[in-house]
Amino acid sequence: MATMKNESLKPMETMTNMPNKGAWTAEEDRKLAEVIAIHGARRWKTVAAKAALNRCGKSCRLRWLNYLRPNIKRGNISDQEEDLILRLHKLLGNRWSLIAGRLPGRTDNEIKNYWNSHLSKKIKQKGKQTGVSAKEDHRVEK
DNA sequence: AACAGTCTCAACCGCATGGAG
DNA sequence: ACTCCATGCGGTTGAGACTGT
Repeated sequence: MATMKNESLKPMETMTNMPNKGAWTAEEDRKLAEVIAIHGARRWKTVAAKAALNRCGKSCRLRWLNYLRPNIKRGNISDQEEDLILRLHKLLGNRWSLIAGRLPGRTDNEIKNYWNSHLSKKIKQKGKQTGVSAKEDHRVEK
C-alpha cells in the first residue's frame, strides 16, 4: 500500500526542511535498510540521521518493525493464527506487542489492525448473541 | 459510469517507561 | 532523588481501495 501512494508525495513537503510525513518511498526504504544493515536496528535517532531521510527516529523504527524487518509475514492471517489471537486477546487484553510476540512474523500493528477491522466485529456479534460486550470481554488492568 | 458509503492498513501522535548522567 | 532523552506501546487518523446502488 505504501508504495502505491509514493508518487503522490506533496511538493510542499519536499521543498521545505519539514520532516517528511506520509507514505515511505522505495528509495527511503532502501536507504533505511542500508543504514540499519550497517548500524543495527537501535539508536533510532542516529539511524534517522545517518539515513538523511528527514524522518524522525520514531518513524524509522516503525517502518522497520512493521514493513522492512526480515521474516515478516504479510497478508492472510490463517485460521490458527486468528484463533491464537482471540485466545491471547482474551488472556492479555489489548497488549498487541505481547500478542505479536507469540505470532512469528506478525507485527503488533498488523494484529491491532486485524483486530479492529475483523475480530472486534466478530466479538460484538457474538456478544449480542450472548449478552457480553466486546469491551467488557477484554478489559485488563495495566 | 458515477457517486456514496465502507473497509483496510500504513503511518502518526501522545503518553509511559527505563536507563544514563 | 531527579532530570533528560530515547524508545516502545496503544489509540487514532486519513488516504486509497473496494463494494453497493
